[in-house]
Amino acid sequence: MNVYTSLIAQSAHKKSLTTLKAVHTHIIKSGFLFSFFGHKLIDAYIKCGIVAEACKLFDELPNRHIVTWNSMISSHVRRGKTNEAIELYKNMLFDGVLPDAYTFSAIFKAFTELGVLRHGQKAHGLAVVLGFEVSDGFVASSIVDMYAKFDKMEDARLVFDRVLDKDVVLFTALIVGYNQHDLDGEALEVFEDMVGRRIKPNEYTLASILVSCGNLGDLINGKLIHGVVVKSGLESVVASQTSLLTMYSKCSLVEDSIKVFNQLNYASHVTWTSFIVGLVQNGREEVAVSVFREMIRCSVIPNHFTLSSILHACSSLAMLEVGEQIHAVTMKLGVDGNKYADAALIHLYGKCGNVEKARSVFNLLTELDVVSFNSMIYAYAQNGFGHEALRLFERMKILGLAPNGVTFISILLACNNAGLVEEGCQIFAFIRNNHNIELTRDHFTCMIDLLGRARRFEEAAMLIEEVKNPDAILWRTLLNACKIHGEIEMAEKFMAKMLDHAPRDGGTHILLTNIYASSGKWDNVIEMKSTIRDLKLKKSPAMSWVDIDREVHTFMAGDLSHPRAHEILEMLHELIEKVKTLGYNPDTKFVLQNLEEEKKISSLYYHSEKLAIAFALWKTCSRSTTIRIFKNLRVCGDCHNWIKFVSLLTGRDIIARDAKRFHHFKGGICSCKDYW
DNA sequence: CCGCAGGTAG
Repeated sequence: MNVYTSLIAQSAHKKSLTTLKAVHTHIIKSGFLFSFFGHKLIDAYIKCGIVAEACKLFDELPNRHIVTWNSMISSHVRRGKTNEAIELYKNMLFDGVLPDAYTFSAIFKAFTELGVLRHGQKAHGLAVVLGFEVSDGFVASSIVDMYAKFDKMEDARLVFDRVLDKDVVLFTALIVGYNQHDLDGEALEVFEDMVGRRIKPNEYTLASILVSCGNLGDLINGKLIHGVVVKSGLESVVASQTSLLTMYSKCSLVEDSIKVFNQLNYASHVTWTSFIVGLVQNGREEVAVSVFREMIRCSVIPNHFTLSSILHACSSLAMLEVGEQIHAVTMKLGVDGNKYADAALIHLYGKCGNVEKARSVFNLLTELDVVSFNSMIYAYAQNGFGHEALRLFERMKILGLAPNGVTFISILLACNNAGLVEEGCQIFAFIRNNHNIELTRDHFTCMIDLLGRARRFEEAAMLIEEVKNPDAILWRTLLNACKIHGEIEMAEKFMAKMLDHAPRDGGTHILLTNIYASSGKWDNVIEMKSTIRDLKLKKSPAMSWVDIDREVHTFMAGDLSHPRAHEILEMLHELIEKVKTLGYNPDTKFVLQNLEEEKKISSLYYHSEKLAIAFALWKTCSRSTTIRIFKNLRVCGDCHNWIKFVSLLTGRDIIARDAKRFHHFKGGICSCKDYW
């Protein structure tokens, strides 16, 4: 008999199915009591991964011991056969066998995965009655985990508090729960409590708490815990490393996260992804793209997390071609259909001015939710397709999808960018009367822009008064409207108020300078410039770029350092002379320096957007494709006019994305209808 | 037998 026992144990240990089967057959032939070896055989079959055979034996077993029930239940849970596990649990209760700590920890996991809170609560009740809740760390941890996953953090906390002898896992379960519900402060408190009780955190605890530090931007604790990771010898654990990366990048210490990444000897796909996400969130998109390429070279397969993040990097830099390649990768890997990836694709095409492609991604969506609608409405909005945005909004309502605050930001932006003033006012009135939507500063900013467009300055100013914490952008929006309509006195009227609110805002000062410059008040310009100097405010230099054949060419005003500067200038002069015959007149009111007229004209000619377009036309003169250029600031009035003429002259469509919106130039007309 | 690390629309 002992020979059988040890042979079964051996085959289970070595996972040798052949031995196991041989022993099994031998036992049956010898006529030994099956009930004696039954549970050992079941355990062995489970360990060898042959659950079907284990099930068969289990059904034949006459008196089933709790241990065997548990082996069966937990093997089902491990293999994701949650329903079978619960079925067994029910049969077990029906047979009059009382669950023990092992049963409970397995079954709570099953209820959690199946999303049946009620059953979980019932089992919890039984665990309380049987005294497992407060006395067994395993049971308590799985109950805490269950409540956390059902978003019942208060219940999780109650269970946690009742446990007499709290261990690492119990603490960790609660910390993880808080972390995943954005209750990072609570997570840190519990962590400190744990450390105070001299319970040593392990790799799971540290991985989670580091992310909480990152979310809180708590670098002091983050670094402290980094030290704990090192001291605990957990530095080489992948999850610790990943969390360290995340913590540093969420605290904006992107250099430190790069350092951590470079010291890794192994990176999982999650580590790669976290690193990429951190780079994108810290504005290091180019680096993110090259890290992504490196990841592919290392044969690590990206998933929807990775792809949506890298697509956002492409959007920010308007790298349309790279984005299209990643779109192809997304389809190849079957990640299209994931809502994050699809939203990122719509965002990409929207941000690159390719509304048709954004729409085609949108049309292929199988599950339409508020985010996908918002993404598409925003893509329309920023490209000036106001009516399309409103139509989509209607469709959303027909489908019974409730719009949220972001929907209305996009809708107001759509009205604004398409000059649909009345529609915008109506929508705004609707939002005010709809108490489900929280009005934010962004809604007001859109609205002020919209009213400014219609020269309704007083109304706009009154709206600002309603905002609790008006920011500089709000005032700048109003001032910009004054600037566009040439209302210098109006602008001066608002100026004092604005500087009260934002005395040190660089953008505001620069806008004021520009307003003075455009009306020729050079004394005021000089005054403003010295204020800007005194306040040590920096103006970001105007820059335009264009992506041709996957290569980005950047231009600054008057900057002739491009290797093809000669060809560019030739092209530029030719374009200027030709469009002059069509009616283009350089408008020096857009030159914001006090120069002689002739110098003003030549300074206009070398604006960065003109250089970028001349280059693009020279480089692609044999094609008829759309030209896409990008500018970090707003496009200048003279350039805007010039580009309209160039689109008429060359018959090429030109799309310009500036800091605020898109301009689609076609046949001498711009989609912004000359308001931006 | 419990617990861990990535991403949304502005």
